[in-house]
Amino acid sequence: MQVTARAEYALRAVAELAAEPERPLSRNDLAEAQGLPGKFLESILRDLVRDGILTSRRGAGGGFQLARSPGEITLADVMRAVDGPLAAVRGVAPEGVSYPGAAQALTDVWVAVRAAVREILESTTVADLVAGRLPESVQRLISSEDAWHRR
Amino acid sequence: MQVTARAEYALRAVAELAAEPERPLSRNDLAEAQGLPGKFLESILRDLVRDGILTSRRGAGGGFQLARSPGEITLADVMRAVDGPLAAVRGVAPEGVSYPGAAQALTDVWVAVRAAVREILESTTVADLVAGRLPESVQRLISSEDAWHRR
DNA sequence: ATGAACTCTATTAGATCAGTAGGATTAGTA
DNA sequence: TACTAATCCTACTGATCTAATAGAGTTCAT
Repeated sequence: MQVTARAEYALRAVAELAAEPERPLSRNDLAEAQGLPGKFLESILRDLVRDGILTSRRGAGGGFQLARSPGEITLADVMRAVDGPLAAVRGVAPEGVSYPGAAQALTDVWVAVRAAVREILESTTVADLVAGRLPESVQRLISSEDAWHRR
Repeated sequence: MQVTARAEYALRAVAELAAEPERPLSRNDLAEAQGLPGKFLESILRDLVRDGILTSRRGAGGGFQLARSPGEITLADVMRAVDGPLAAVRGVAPEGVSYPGAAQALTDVWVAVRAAVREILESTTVADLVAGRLPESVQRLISSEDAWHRR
């Protein structure tokens, strides 16, 4: 259950774009604002354009902008654009795996894990992220003290 | 958010051991019962012994057994034994990352994701798994029809 | 003694991850 | 028209991880 650098960088760039909706921001603007490696970020931005999360304009004064309003882009949309499906078991979707004998119920566990992750990442929009006001159900998860403690 | 083969194989082996508590099962018994590669499983079993999830006995008639009762081993215990921490961002624990500017609240999102995953994997025991009776909170997550549908 | 079984070290082929290099193309501006 | 800013595209690299195998050593019951 590792979050990749691609996913993280994508979300940081998108947050920055949501905070500056007036003008396009260039790859370098974004890289500097968030301290990200420019060329690597570039390939991430292209994924986001391909998936219709961003629009781009070439040439002088060009750059990237959100294709929809920040309230209509979920964190799941962004992560799937750069990394593919949110959750998988050995590369296969949870409902696609099955087990013999004693381990049969394991499929249900994987489905539950994916559902839990979806609940967070599909209910939280980029607008929520930049406003720092996460949905009620997400707030509840982080309000417990030991959500912040390493196990 | 990929579940590795190690984690999956570990849980399948542990489930099998919980279903046959009387006698030790050998690496080959387990590999055959679940259709897993024997030598690879071996290194996974050693991780589980090292972390005190299993006990082992060498020699003829030896094999592996659960070190505690199945109701006292959570799925999280097993997964952490073979893969390390359940959730991380670029290899760092969620509470250890921080972001400038517009992306500040991203830390909260990662903490929420980890908390959600923990809630499932720490509340479900190996006994629940083999009985096919997952905790109430986990059942709720998979009862929705579209938890089973690819997005 | 024999053989069944775990323990341990090493190795490997392939994939993925994070990141870089460099040129081609597009577009605004002087 | 030239210049420059910017995206687009292809290719490549080094490091790490993943899944798996090989083979020798050790323990123990019979």
